[in-house]
Amino acid sequence: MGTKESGVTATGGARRPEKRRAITEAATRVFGREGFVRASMDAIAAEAAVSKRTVYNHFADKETLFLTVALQSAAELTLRLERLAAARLDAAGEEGAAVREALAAFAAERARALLASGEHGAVARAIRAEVVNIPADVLEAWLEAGPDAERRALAARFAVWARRGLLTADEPELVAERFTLLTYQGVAERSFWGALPVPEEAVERTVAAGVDAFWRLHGAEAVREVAAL
Amino acid sequence: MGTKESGVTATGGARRPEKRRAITEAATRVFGREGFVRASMDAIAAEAAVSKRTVYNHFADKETLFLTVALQSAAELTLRLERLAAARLDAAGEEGAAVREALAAFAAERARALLASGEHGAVARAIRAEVVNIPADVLEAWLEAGPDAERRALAARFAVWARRGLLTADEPELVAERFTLLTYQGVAERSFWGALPVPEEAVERTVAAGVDAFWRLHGAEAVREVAAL
DNA sequence: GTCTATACAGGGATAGAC
DNA sequence: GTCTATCCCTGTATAGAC
Repeated sequence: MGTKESGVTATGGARRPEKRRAITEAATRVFGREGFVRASMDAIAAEAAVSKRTVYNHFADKETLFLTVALQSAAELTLRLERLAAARLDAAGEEGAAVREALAAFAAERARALLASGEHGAVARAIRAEVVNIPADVLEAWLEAGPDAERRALAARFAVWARRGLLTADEPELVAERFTLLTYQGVAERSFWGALPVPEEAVERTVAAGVDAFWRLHGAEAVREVAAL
Repeated sequence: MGTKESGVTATGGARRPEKRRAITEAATRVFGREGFVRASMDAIAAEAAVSKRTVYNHFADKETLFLTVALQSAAELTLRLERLAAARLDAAGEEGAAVREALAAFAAERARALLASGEHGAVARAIRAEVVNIPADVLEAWLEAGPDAERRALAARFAVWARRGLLTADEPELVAERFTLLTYQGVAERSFWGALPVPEEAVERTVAAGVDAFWRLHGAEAVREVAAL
């Protein structure tokens, strides 16, 4: 993958948009199941119910298809998590109350989303597996569309809350990353990014402990302590 | 990989131990560089300066070789980190002072070890990539020899320190996991488990912030606060 | 009797031709 | 949409060498 100049976005003017969608959706499933190397273009074409020639008409080669799918999957997952964050966090921020409970609910749903939607987690795992073979600019774009975007969205909310005295977040990006570490990364690691099941009870315990630690570090009580100095 | 009964330990009585070592060392490098699927037995034999037939005399097939190498690599990394922990942490525990500084030094060196020894990190990445194809018992053994062993070793030290009032650790395993999350996982994630370089300055900042958060949660001051209630 | 060297059978893969 | 050229991989088999 490393040699060519990664024309991921410039995939030419494809003909039938619905065929293109069928291909990317099938490729998402197959790459997710098998990883990049094991996945075959035959299997993708079959899963899309499309001729292999059609696949090559829409995407120059296997690598281009994979990287396209990876970017798309990251963007979709980010969008879904953004909706989750909006639903769980923004209302609480307005009311100024129950922020801790809102964070706990969001964290739990986020962790469950990883375990439930095997699709996106599997593609993310495939990206991580191939990371040394991915052109730097594409990897950059993937991070930008996925993890970085999620962190920024969280950081923006934390910054607003900090201004309202709902928590401490002098460096919102760092605080957002810390929230993710404490409430998400443990589950992600234990499940190998959604590949293996994790008992619901373990998820709840991990998330609760993470939110608890986060709140002790950055919660409203900490605000009061700092203010009391 | 999933179908057969994973005879990883029962690799038959091979003849020349030095050949076996040459093969496992070469396989560690090749599997680390290429991952399981891309790595070829020809390349491993060449890298070991050994005939391909000899490789198959020592290891039944590619899968057995890979899993053997993965377990070995995990055990070696655990041993190295154990030495690091003994050197950095045990002395501080005895003296009862500068525990925070010892933790900071240990965390920094651990993160640097991941980035420096590409070998073990790369094999761990290959395991994570293949996790869905690895027999459950072998994965269990890998966790046992690697991450779980590391966490237990840390937890044991934390438990001792907690008894001496040097930190709070009602649940040592959870506290050990939290220490790893806060001071290690961020670097691991950002570097894709050692695949990509991370600026030394970023490592230092991340580790320092992580140790700071950990100490606020579990450090001696927290002990005093709890005692003061 | 283990190791080297090499060749080969069988299966799949990509990517392009018809 | 099928067919195929070309390549590579695993695992085995067949030689001979220390």
